[in-house]
Amino acid sequence: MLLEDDMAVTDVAYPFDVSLAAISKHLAILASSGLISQEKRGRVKWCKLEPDALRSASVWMQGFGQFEPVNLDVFEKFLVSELE
Amino acid sequence: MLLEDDMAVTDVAYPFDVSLAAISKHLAILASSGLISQEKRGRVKWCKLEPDALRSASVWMQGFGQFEPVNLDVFEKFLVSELE
DNA sequence: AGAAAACTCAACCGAAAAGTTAAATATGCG
DNA sequence: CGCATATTTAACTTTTCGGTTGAGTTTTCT
Repeated sequence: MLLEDDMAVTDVAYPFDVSLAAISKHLAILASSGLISQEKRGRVKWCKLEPDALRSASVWMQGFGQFEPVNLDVFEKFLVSELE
Repeated sequence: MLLEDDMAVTDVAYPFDVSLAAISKHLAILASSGLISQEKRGRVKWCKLEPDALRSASVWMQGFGQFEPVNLDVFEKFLVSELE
């Protein structure tokens, strides 16, 4: 399965063997958690991944269990170097 | 609440408003997931955080949503520089 | 206008998760 | 030994989760 930039709820549901309503619910939860964003244009609701939400979790995990707090500047440089 | 290096099951349970048995079960699950380690000395079972278990999740999150896969060598260098 | 498409809502269901209490198992101590 | 401490086990109850179905809303298409 390929993750498109923007997918309708129906598109996301297509490969799964569950009802559309189930996927709709699930996506609403993801949206309320900030992991995806949803924008309704016409009758279709477009869903987009929001990787930043995971990034902050990742940063938190980096800091977890360390005595010295993570240097966020260094971390951001790392991210920038990875993303470009 | 302060996270000590080593905590007995009772210590972990103290601030929570749930039974000791519940915490004991929960800690067993964390241990089986590798998120903590438990060592029994005498009648007390000492629990210690294992941040490495979170690291692989963190790495996965870094890669999530990026077009270019994460360069793990660079990521490891980042981690080493943070940890020393 | 009327039908189809895209989604959501509400009510419901079963299974898994997470909690409780009481008893059991070790270990440490005076 | 006998009692207190630390934790686990067992049986059970409650809550949450993830799903279903069918009806309802809004938008698009002809």
